[in-house]
Amino acid sequence: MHPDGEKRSSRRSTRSVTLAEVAEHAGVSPQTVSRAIRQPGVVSEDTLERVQASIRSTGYVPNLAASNLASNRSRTIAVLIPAVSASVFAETVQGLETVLAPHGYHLFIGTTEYSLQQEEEMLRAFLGRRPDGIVLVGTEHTPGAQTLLSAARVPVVESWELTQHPVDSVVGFSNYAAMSALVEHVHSLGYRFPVLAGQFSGGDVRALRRRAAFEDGMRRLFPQVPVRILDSGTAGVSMDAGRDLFRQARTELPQADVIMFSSDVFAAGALLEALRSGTSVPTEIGITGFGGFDVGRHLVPTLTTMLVPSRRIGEEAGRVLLERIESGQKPSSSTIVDVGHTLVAGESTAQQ
Amino acid sequence: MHPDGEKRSSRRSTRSVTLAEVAEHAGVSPQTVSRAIRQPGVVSEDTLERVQASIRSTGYVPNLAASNLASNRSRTIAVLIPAVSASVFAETVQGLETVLAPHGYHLFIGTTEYSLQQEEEMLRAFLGRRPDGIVLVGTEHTPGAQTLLSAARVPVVESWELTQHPVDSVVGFSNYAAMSALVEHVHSLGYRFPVLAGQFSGGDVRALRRRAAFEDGMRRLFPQVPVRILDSGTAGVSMDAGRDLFRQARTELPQADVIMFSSDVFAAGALLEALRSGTSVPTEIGITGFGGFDVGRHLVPTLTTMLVPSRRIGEEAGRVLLERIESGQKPSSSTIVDVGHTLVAGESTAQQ
DNA sequence: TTGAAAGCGCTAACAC
DNA sequence: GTGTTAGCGCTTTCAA
Repeated sequence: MHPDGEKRSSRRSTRSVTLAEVAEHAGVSPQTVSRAIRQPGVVSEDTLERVQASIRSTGYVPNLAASNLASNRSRTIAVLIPAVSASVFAETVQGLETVLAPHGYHLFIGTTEYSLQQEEEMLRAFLGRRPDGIVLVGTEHTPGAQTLLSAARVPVVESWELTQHPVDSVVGFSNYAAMSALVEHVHSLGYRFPVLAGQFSGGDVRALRRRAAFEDGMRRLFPQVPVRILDSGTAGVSMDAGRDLFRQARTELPQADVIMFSSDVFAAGALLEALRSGTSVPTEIGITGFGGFDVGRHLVPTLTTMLVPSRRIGEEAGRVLLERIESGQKPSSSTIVDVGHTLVAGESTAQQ
Repeated sequence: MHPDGEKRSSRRSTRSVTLAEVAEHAGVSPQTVSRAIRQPGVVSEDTLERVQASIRSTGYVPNLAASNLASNRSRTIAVLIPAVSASVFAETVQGLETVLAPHGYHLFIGTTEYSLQQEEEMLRAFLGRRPDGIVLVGTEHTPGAQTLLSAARVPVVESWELTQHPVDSVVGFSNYAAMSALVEHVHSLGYRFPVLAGQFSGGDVRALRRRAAFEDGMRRLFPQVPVRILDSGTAGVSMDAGRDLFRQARTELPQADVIMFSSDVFAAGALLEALRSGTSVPTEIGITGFGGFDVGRHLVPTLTTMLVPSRRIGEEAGRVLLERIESGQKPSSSTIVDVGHTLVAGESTAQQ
């Protein structure tokens, strides 16, 4: 049937259809098939139809690794997040995908478990895929990672924090400003002894920023009050840990009239622990969270918290990437997008 | 310095270091560098050190696209899930990553939004990356997807459901059996009029299995009782929708003494709606969930539910893939892993 | 509008 | 243990 069908090399271990085979089938050159796929407008209607028919009948699926190698574009975005299952980051990933998938970009997801060292390692591994863009959480990275990022020569978007000097671009909000606003809110409600509870030794840099904001806010607005912070250690961010923190705060710091948690997950656990133990919120003690865990809105009482637009962070990051990739990715000016934060005054705090 | 440094083609648009450059730097052949990286044991210690030094000083990062093309292995796994932000699937992804990342496999994540049509499209797009394995949620796929899957000639793991005739392998549990067990539990508690509430028109095939189990269970155990089902339509799986379903059930089906929700998210919303509206659970009405949303454990009352090991599904799927990939992926026998399900008798139901 | 030639950066196969 | 040769399947460049 096909005269030179046997000249196939023995190296080919897959039996997948190649561009050349489609070309042969359609009676055109490989080049024409390639064009028919990528720039259908530039091929004559006649040829186009013939090629498309051949693609269908052969079941051709383009090999993107070959395309990548030849064109030096992978249509791939590397995404490094602390954890997939931490819900808030999952929202960001969803936002990224929503924006990028329609443009043919696929997402490589890697998790760093809040470790900068692991971030560097994953980054190194991912760079081998030659991604067209990189999304990171946070603005702090190891020196090694910094070097890798500049050497990669692709758009980089840092997220979930803000800085005046991003590696390239940054999409996020100021954890410091957000927490400051929350402290001010608590102050304006007339609370007299706020304490902070959360996880500050697990490597989460953004939690440390919030803690700094708490400390500064205390010194500024509650100068007479000692700054008290409860650290859950490395137990992880869970509702269980939140319940423990709540009990600990009630026992060790009975003077406190409001407990500010570094995360909504902790706060939700605390609120339910209060409910279970018969502690009335906000009458006996006030509770605030941080982050916008959906459950907070539904709890009884509803949770006072700082809402973070996690999904929008992903969407904006996707847009910034697209723009920089399409525009020939000049690393001239860095884009800084502040997605802001929203105070939600729930029922878990009240005017004193 | 380097005699033939100028023979570089103009096509090279990246300035990234290549294997050949490392080889030149180290004074060995490219092949030796390749071996030093992939099979360090087979290279002499002397050479190995020299090569490693060159890699470091040049900042070489292997181009995996080229490697993929030459070796016909991408060290890539395609993962298609209904949604990233639906938490349960995020756990599965985390499980996959935990098992696969240490072996050098990276994950491509795509979301289908519970649409089989979109699953097929994403699958087609992902196959261009020539993944070494594919993970899908569910055992139902479009005919087109089925064709693509067999043509791909790589291990495929379906998940979150069980079937005797998987495309290749399957890791999951029987949604039907799990829901049946829950109906039996409710029956054994002495409830007289269970109703089912959830979303059954959003394309979630597994929810339909659970509904079928409910219907069959009702006919078997509650033959006198009409089978009543509340469908939230296409509102999406949210706590808000759960609250609506709860109110609707109380109004339209006052005879019901237990509401069985198709998902823990709905049930959690319902439980909090009950709390807010002063309806006592389980005294006035019983509530059950499905899935193992972590919040259920902490609610007051705690939620009666069917726990699904979502993370373990990912881990097992990862193991099955690894085994099949390493073993030369003979599609001879299909592996079927039942991860089971666990009934959690919470406080939201009680002996009648 | 189409085709021919060359090469992207790596690895398989085979020699030495 | 190391090097040479010949591709993997595609796109770029240039010519027709």
